[in-house]
Amino acid sequence: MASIKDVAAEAGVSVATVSRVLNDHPSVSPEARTRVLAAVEALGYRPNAVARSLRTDQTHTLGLVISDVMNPYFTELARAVEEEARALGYSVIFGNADERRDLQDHHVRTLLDRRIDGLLVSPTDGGSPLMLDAVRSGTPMVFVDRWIAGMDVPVVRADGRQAVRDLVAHLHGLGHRRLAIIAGPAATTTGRERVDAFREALRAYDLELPDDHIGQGDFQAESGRRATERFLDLPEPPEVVFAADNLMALGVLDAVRARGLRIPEDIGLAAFDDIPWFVHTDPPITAVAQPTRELGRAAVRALVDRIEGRTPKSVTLPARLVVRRSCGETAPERSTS
Amino acid sequence: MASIKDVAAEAGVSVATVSRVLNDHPSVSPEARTRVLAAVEALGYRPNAVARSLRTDQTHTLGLVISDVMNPYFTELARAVEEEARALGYSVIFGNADERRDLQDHHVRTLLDRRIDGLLVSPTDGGSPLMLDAVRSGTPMVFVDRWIAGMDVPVVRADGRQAVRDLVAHLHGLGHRRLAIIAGPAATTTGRERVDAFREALRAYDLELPDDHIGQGDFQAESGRRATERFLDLPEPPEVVFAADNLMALGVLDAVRARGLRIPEDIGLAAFDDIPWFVHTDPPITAVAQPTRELGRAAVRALVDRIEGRTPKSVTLPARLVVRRSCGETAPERSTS
DNA sequence: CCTCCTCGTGGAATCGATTACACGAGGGAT
DNA sequence: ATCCCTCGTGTAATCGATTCCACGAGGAGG
Repeated sequence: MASIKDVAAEAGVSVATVSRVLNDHPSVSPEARTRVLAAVEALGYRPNAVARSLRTDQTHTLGLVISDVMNPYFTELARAVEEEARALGYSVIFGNADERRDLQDHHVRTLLDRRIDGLLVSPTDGGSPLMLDAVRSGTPMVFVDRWIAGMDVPVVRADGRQAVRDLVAHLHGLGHRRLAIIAGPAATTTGRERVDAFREALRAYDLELPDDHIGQGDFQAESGRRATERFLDLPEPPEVVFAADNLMALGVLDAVRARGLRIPEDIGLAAFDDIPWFVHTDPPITAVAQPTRELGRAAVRALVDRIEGRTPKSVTLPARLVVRRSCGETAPERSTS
Repeated sequence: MASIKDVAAEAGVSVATVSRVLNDHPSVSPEARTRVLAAVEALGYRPNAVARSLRTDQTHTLGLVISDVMNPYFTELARAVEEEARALGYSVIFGNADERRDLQDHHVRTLLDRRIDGLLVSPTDGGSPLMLDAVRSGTPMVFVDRWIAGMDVPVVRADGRQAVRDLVAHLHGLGHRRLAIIAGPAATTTGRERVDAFREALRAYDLELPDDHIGQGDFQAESGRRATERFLDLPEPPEVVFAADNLMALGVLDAVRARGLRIPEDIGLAAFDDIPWFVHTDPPITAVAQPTRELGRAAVRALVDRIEGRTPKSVTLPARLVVRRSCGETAPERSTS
C-alpha cells in the first residue's frame, strides 16, 4: 500500500508538500498541487488513518456502547447515531453489552485503547469504576437513554411521564382497575423511572400498585414470560400488564399464548418502546413511543459539541402514547346495533 | 494519558523492557517484570492501540459492511459476527450500507483507511470498482450471505433450495396452485437465487411462475406492500405470496390488512428469513429459517483463517422450513367432527 | 585463566503521517 | 541598490509503540 513517501517521490516534491496538499493548506503553488494530485491518482494513494491519528491525537471516531443490539429500539438508535455522526464527519464503533457489565467494560476498554474521540453509552448498570476513570481522565462522554446518577455527564433521553399518564387514563377509561407492570432492572434508570411514572399515574386515579403487581424483569423476553406466568397464577390476576420494554412484551405474548388465553379479552397488554412489528402482532400492541431517531441525533450532537470544545447540554424529549387494540377496543363505532 | 515512556521512567527501565514485559517476551528478569507491572498499575497505563497498529501493521479489527441493520436478520448476523470475533481476539467495526451502493463504498473506504485486518461484506450490488481494488490489493475479504460473481473471495451463505422445495410441497399439499413471489433486487445474488429456487421447485409440480406473479422488491417493507397491491389487483390474484425477505413480508401484511383481507383465508403468506416476531404476528408466519448465527461464526472463522495465513474455505449451510399458520391450516386435528 | 555463549538490557531505527522551523527566491518600498 | 516581507518548499522532530542490534556481565567449558 502506497505511503506518503511514494507519492512525494512520484510527484518530485517532499512529503511536507504532499501533506499540505492533502490537508489543503494555503501555501502550496498551483503546479505543485496538480503534480501531487496526479501522483495520488496514479498510485491510488489513500492516507493511513492510523498514522494520522497517532500524530494528531484524534481519530474522528465515536464509540457507542449499547445495552442490547437485538432490541429493535437500540438498533434504531444505533442507526440514527451512525447517520448523524457520518453527517458530522465521524465514524462510529459499536459495542454490544448484552446487558452484561463485564461486556460493557470490555467494550469501553477497547474503545478507550483505540483512542476514540468520544463515548456514547447507555449504561447497563450503576456505573463501573472504569467508567468513572474514563470521565475523570477527560474522555468526552454522553449518556443516551439511560444514565448514571452522580456522574457529571450530559444525558440525552426521553421522558415518558406524560405518555404513561396518558396510558393510565386510557386504561382507566376502558374500565381497567387492576394494573400490573413488568419492570426493568433496578440498576438502570429506565428500569426504575418507568415504574415510578406508572405508580404516580395510578395514584391520580386512587389506584394501588401492590408488590405482587410488579414483576421483576431484565429487559429480555424470557423475563417477561416468567413475570406474566406469576401474574396469571395470582388468585386475582391483573387486567392489564404494562411491559417496560418491547422484548418483555414479546415474553408476555408468549406466556399468554401458552396458556391459551387471548389478548385483550382475557388480559390486556401495553409496552414501553414502539417498534414497527407492534402493528402486526395479534393483536396490534398499544405502546409508548420514544422519539428514537431524534434521541440518537441529539446524543451525537451533544458529544461532538463536547469534543470540539463547545459546552454540550442534556436533552430530554417527550415520548407519546400510541393506542392500538391490545388493551381492549378503544372506541366501538356504535355501542348499540 | 500515560505513555510507555512514563511507565519506563516510573519503573526505572527503558521503554524496550516495558514493551517486552507487555508482550511477554521471554528474556526479561523477574524483578524488572514486577517493577514494570507495578508502574503500569500505579499509572493506570494502557497501551495505545493506534501506535501499536502503526508499528505492527495490524489492527486486530474486522470490518463488517452490512446491507441493512434494521433488518433483524442482519442484526442477528452482526451480533454473531461480533461474538465470534471477540472470542478470537478481534474487534468489529460495522458499516450500514442501507442497500445503497454509495454508502457501501463509503464504508469500505473508511474501513480500508483504518487498515482493518479483514473485511466481511454482504454486497448490496454487483460489485463496485472499489471492492475490486480492495481484493486486488490483498485485503483479506469474505462475502457473507450475498456474493459477487467472478471475484475470488470465499463465500459463507445459506442454501435455501431444499427449504424452498419443502415450502412448495407444503403449499401444494394445502391445495394452493397459483403462487407468487416478491423478489429481491436482481443485482443481489440472494435476490436472484430465491426466485430461481422457487421457480425450480414449482416446476416439479408442473406449476408455472408467470411474470405477473413475480413482484420486483428491494428487500424493504414498502416494496412488499406495493408488489402485494399489484397482485391483489390482478383479475385472478395469487393464492399465496412468498416474500424473499422478512421486511417485504411485513409489507405484505400491511397491504393485505389495508384491504380488509385476512391471512390465510383470503391470501397466504410465506417469507424467507425467520425472525422471532414471526411467531407473534397475526397469524404466525411460515418461513424459511437460515442458520444465521452459524453463518456469522463461519464467516469470521474463514476471514481470520485468511488473515492468519491459513487458506479459508467457502461454507454453505442448509436453511430449513418452519411451518406456521400463514398459508392455511396444515394439519386439522380431525377432519370430521 | 581465557574464550565463548547466554541472558538481560538499552539505544536507536522504524511505521506514516503532521507541522514547526529554516531557508532561498522574488517583489515592493525606500 | 538595499532591506524586508511574503511565499513556497524542504528538513527534521514528533506521536507511542515494536524490534533489531550492540553491549556488558556472568557462567560454563577447555
